[in-house]
This record gives sequence, C-alpha cells and structure tokens, in this order.
Amino acid sequence: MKFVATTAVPAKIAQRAAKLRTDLDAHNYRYYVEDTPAVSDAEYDSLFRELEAIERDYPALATPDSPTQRVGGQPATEFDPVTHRVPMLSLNNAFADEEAEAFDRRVRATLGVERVDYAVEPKFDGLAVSLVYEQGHFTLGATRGDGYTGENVTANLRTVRAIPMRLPAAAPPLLEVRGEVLMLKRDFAALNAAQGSAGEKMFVNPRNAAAGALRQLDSTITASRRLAFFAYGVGAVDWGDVKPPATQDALLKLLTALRLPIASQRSVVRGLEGLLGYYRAIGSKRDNLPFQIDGVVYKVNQFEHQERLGFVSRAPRFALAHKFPAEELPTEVLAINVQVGRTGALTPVARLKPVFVGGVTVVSATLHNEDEVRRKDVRVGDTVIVRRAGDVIPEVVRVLPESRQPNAPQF
DNA sequence: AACAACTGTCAGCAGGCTTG
DNA sequence: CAAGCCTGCTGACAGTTGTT
Repeated sequence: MKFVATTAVPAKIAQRAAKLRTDLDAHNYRYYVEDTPAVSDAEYDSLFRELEAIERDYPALATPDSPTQRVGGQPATEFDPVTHRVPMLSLNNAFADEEAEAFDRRVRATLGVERVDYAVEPKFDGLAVSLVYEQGHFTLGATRGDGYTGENVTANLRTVRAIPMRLPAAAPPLLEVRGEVLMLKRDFAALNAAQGSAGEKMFVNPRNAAAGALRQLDSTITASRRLAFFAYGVGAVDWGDVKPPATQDALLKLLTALRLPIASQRSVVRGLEGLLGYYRAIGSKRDNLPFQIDGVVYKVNQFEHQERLGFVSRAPRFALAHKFPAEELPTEVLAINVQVGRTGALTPVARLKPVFVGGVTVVSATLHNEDEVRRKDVRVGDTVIVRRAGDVIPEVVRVLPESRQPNAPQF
C-alpha cells in the first residue's frame, strides 16, 4: 500500500497556477479567434512550462482542463465510430448569383415573407467536426464522416488550442457544438517551412494538412500541427436553465459568450441585396483573411423560419453555400482512357499534363459532364481548360480551338 | 387533358490526399 | 499500393406543380 502525501499547496502557488491557466487560454483565444496574438510563441512556451513545473511539483493542482493536458497521450490504434445524435448534413451549393436569387425567392415564397433576414458567414475550407460538452466539460469530439456516423477524434481535438476544454458556468448542461477545424494560412506556411528544412514531406494545401493532422493516431503529432477551430452551429442541446436562442445570430452570440471561437467576419443581412453584397465584400477580402475559404454561407436567421423550411434529402432548405468561382487553367490532354465501373458503366477520363489548380495537382479529369464538353470534342494533344473549385471534381470545361492538331488521332 | 418544368431521392461514380 | 477519408456530380426515376 502506498500513501500519497496530500501536500498542502501554498495559496500563492495555487493563485499563480490559476493565473497561468487563464492567461494561456486568453492567449489562445487572441491568436485563433481575434487574430491578434499578444505574445510570441517563445513567451507562450515559457508560461506553459512554468505551469507544467507547478503541476509537477503540486499534482493536486493538475486538472484535466489545464492547457498542459492538451499535449496528447497514448497513440490509438484506430478511431471508434461515433453516431451523431443529430445528423451532420451538408449544404446545397450555388456558384452563380442567379442561384442565390432562386434560393431567396424560394425561401420568401415558402415563408410568405417580403424580405428575409439572413445570418451570413465565411465558408471555411476545413473539416466539419462535432464537439460535445457535458456539464461544461469537453467530453467527445468527432469527425463528420458520412453525416450520420463519424470517428471519435477526441484525443486529437483536445490538442487544438482554439477548442476550450471547459465552458463558463453559464453553459447549458449538454451542448454539441458544430464547427470547422482548419489550419491558418500562417501556420500552414510555418509547418511547410519546418517540414521542408527537416527534409520531411510538404503538404499541398492547408485543408489537407488539417485533415491529415486530425487523422493522426498519435495525438502528439496533432498537437504539433497547430489547428484552428471556428464554431458555426449546434447539434444536440439540452438548454437546461438557459433560454434557447431564437435566431442564428443570437446562437452565435451565445457561443461567443461561452468563449467558443466564432468567425469575426460573420454578419446579419437583409434580402437578396444583402446576400450578394456580403458575398462581394468577403470575396474582396478573401486573400487577406487568416484562413482559406471557398465561399460564404447564407442561413435564414429565424429558427422558427428554418423549421418551416425544413430539409430536403441531406441538405437544409434554409441554408445555401455560395461558392467563389472555380479556378480555371489550361493544360494538355496526354491521353484519353475509358474506365469501366463496377456496374459496367463506361466513363471517359482525360489524362492531363499535371497542372496546379484550385489547390491540388490535377492529372486527370472526367469527361462525363456532357453539359460542358462532349467527349468527342476532346482529342489527345488538345489544350483544354481545367476547372476545379473547392472540393469539386476536376472537369474539362472547354477546348481551346486554336490548339487543335489537324491530324490528331481520335481515341 | 396533355405536356413541360421543377423538385426530391437514391445509387453509383468520380478525384485527391493521407495513412498504414 | 490499397484502403479510407474527404468531397460533390450524374442520371434514372417518381412525384408535384405550372402552363397551354
């Protein structure tokens, strides 16, 4: 039998530990949420090590919510499946203004309202996750998966400094926060610089770097990758004594009060003019934002309106992702293959001279989209325009006529 | 009544990246 | 190098709504 001495902790030390914790949390918030870091990484590390030392000397002071507990533990062998209490659905997309107009028209028609208020926000280019807080404590973090079942990545998400381990006392007894994990542009650049000088593999874009970091079985690697997080909604909630918000705007204000990170670029606008105005405003700021986005999201602000609009298939009728135009670049067709699918479906695929477009290197593109180019129009040796937006599959958009070789072989 | 246009659902398929 | 993850498009079909 071993006795552990209940060492009395000097009040001064306990106060210092508490101060360090709130300071470290505040620095995290400034770095990831307000985008105005107050201290250098070195200063942060120094505070962090001081807290670690105190907790080592006085284990009674070590709490599971301490910033020092984020560093990650035992490597997992696999991720357990997590069934979402409320499915994590996707959004309908729009590229053209006319589609946004059609969205607004349909919403107004269904609601019988002249003008609709919309909560609007950037559409982050990251990975959707679910964070469950029970009695204010972060207890479960999961990926979106297929929308119904994701993976338990709690250990990895604990290392994300932008994610609070504990919410203020005013938090509802059960709160499932929905949001996006991503890597800030500056952290991506720093990571790749480090990977490069260490002779390690570089990452292609922040989104894939974030996705890879989140899927690490060893959470100590995740911890070194500096992921950010922004919340944009909730899933299952037991409000308890908290008055449930009536609008998306009020919900995000509530989450902000709970110290959850919310994108400062969000807004509330009125009518179609408001939507398109916001789309243009964010589009012009896009390059100066600290994170990558691939569009903006419109949500009908009133929850009562949202309920009346309901869902269609896997997407709500009260929300729309208005994406920025796809990047398009020319490249050369090296070959055309015909793939045979499992069911025997034949799909022509163009093998392309590699081109970096839309954040990835495209080497092949389907010729399946009859709207854009018919496959008989494309020949080996042609120069074609390849388009890729966000996560959309690369497409051959058109053939440059002047590139047509007179005797190019048909496939 | 006949037809067109649209809305919604589903299965199947697609590409790229990372991990193991 | 395969499997698993992410993502979203397409076409077939059915049902609904609108137009002539």
